[in-house]
Amino acid sequence: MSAIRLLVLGAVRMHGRAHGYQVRNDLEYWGAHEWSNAKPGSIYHALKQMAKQGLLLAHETAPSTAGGPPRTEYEVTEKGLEEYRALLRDAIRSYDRNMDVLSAAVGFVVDLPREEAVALLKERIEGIREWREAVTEYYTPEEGPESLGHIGEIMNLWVHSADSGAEWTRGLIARIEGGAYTFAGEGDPFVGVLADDEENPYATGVRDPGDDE
Amino acid sequence: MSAIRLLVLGAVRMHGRAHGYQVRNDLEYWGAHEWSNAKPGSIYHALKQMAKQGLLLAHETAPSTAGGPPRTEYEVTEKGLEEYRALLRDAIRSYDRNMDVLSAAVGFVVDLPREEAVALLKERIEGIREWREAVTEYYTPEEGPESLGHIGEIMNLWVHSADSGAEWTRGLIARIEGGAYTFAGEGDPFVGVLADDEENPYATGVRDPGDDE
DNA sequence: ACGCTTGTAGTCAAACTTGACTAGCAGTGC
DNA sequence: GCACTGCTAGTCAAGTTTGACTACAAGCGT
Repeated sequence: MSAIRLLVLGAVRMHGRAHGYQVRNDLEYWGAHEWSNAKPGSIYHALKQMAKQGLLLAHETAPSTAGGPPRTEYEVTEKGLEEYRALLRDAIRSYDRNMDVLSAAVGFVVDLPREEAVALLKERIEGIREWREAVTEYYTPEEGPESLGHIGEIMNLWVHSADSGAEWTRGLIARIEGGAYTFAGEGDPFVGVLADDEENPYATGVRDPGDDE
Repeated sequence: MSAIRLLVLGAVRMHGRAHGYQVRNDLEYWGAHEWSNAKPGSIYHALKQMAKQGLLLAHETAPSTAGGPPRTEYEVTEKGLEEYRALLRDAIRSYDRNMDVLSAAVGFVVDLPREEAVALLKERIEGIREWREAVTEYYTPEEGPESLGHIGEIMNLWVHSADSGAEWTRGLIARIEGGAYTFAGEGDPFVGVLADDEENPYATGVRDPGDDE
């Protein structure tokens, strides 16, 4: 699964109530366009789809305050909240070799209690270990690794990246166990969305216009 | 872009002429289902689409020799060959943080001359370096990295994985420069597809039937 | 006063992906 | 001899993603 649902649910939830354009702006603020398929079309589609599935509640509101077509505001329902937590846990726990889901989950990890976050990350490491073992065993032919020729490089790539993923995960666990960040139930949560009138300090993915390149 | 077109073009090309099921089998033989979205539906879709676009030539052949519906055989056209090479070069050269494309390209890299492969891989490293620089500069706020909170971990993840990707690439370059593998114009190419009657030694992703688990 | 660009908010068709399904033939057990 | 399973080969509907497009208002320059 892609990360889009998790991202959108998380963004709407942080606002309490948000319209598509706000979500779009948050995702851009988070840099999500750099590491996930968070394009306008996908975002609006996800909002509509999840509204249809009862994960979000849609409020058709008046024509927008500042030009453009009328906008719809969304709110996360109880069911949506459950889905959000399920997606979040799953994204952290399971190694699926697509980092967009993990990236999104890292952005929301502080919504979980600290111990649970650590436990899920440890599950992740175990998953990576199992995957690595299965793959290396499976693609190690009897006639020695040379018989695979350059094809062995593909496995090499994946194993390399799995190892690197495990290492990063261990680092994160260490930082969390060392007391970094503020998790659920530990006081003022980190505010990660832009207020209604706030401007995005990180512009539009490109630097200032009129720049070189 | 996904890796499917490159994979399918490459598979058909290796056979000279192949029907969908053969391609499907090759991709499975290569383990592509483990690291890409190579599902039957996608494969058949890609074949049809590329035939429509003139990259493949479709031959409607007689009902299959061994049961099942009639099958269509495909051949890579001149245009398809160009597209194949373009996709291949692009996949090796550009760092797009989705490893399926790179994995596929690694499987076909020996279709290029050795020097070109090395040159493209060096371009890749340079691309990673640039990307890394842009990202670290872009997401380093003036108030110090702490102001990002746990969000900084996302960047950390990506930088970690970019570094690991660069390291793997350097390793591959070294092996290639050291004379490993057989590249274009260096003699008998590595045969990476299953012959018509050959069985896949790597079964169906699961071990022998009747096995435990 | 006029056109031009920028920002807001979202739609849409076309392409792609997914997972379940169809349908014929071959062997196997009983 | 016939029900069952597995293999061959592929289709299909539903869902998702993409990239280009629309439409409106406000500001800006000349």
